[in-house]
Amino acid sequence: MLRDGEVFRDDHLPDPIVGRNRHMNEVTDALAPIEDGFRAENVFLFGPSGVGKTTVAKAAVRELRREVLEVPYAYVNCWQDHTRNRVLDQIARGLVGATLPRSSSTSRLIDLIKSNLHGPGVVILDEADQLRGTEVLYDLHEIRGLSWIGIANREIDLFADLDDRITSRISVAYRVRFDTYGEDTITEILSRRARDGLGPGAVNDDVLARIARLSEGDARQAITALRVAVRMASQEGLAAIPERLVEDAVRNAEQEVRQKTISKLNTHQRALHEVLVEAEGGLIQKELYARYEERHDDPVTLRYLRENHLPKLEHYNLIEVEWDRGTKRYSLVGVDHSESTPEL
DNA sequence: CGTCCACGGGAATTGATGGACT
DNA sequence: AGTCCATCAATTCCCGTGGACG
Repeated sequence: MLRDGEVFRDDHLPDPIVGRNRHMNEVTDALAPIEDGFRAENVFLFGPSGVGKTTVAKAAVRELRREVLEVPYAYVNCWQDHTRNRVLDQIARGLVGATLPRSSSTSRLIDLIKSNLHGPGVVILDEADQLRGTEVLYDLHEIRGLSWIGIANREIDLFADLDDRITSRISVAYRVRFDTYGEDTITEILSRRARDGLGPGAVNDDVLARIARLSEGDARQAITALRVAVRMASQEGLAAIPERLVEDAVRNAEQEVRQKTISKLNTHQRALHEVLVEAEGGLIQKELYARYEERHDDPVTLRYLRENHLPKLEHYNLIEVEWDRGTKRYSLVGVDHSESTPEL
């Protein structure tokens, strides 16, 4: 049944992309000056997860490189590389193909990029709301020819803590909002993936529409669910996905994504997660910290937890936070305490 | 009010790394 | 080879602010 598994990977970049024509046009417009050898306009993309922001950004750069060969570009995920130095390091590697020793000073990196970039270049700053400081945006502005595509969940002010006189010199010409996909668009996306990656007749439209409905506008979840459904059907020796498997597939896909996330947590985040697994109904911050501190043999301070690990768990959609008259309550996401799951 | 909980600015410390100087 | 200094990231420490509540 499965012909090409690559189609279902997270990093698969479809060609062409589905259901985001307007967004694509905005981004390609912003990049258009590069075709004449000029610096592009900066773009800012925002919207919830799983709605194609990263895909559009990457696809727009791909389009550009079809027009203008070898435009240098770099992709930076600011969740992993959120300091000024790391961002510039990534850019130096991606943009000018620099092979660097383990660490280089910030000014050295800037010089390196400047002296190796001749003409326009593009940087994708994914998860840009995770940048520690925004100083790096100023650095990028200082590099002739360089422009960026910023991506974030919410429409944030990237320049909030920059000087006004600096801000006035940096512009974001395009702000593109991504709304949640409709069911029909998700169905269309799934249909393309099925066509490209599965044997003929492996799924029918009803199955795809059903997956789309249960995935609540999140394309990533939907695609994962389809992949899980394929696997489940294959294990039963079937050549097509029966409709009865869909609900379980969607549920398993959620579980699979969650499990994968948990496996990537560090010891502090894991300790927090474990504490919350055991705590029914959630905990207030102070309690949570007290129990974390007991469980971990080298605990970090509450301050650090609050600034780093807790927001991260929240971003991974593992925990949720709720204000309750001056105190915060942390609890696990997607765990239904009201219902005990029977074995098998 | 006083207390509890939580937020967050800002300075300080620690530790790794790498380059310059001797 | 040995010492010293700069840079940077990670983490902690100190402390003032503010809301909710009794």
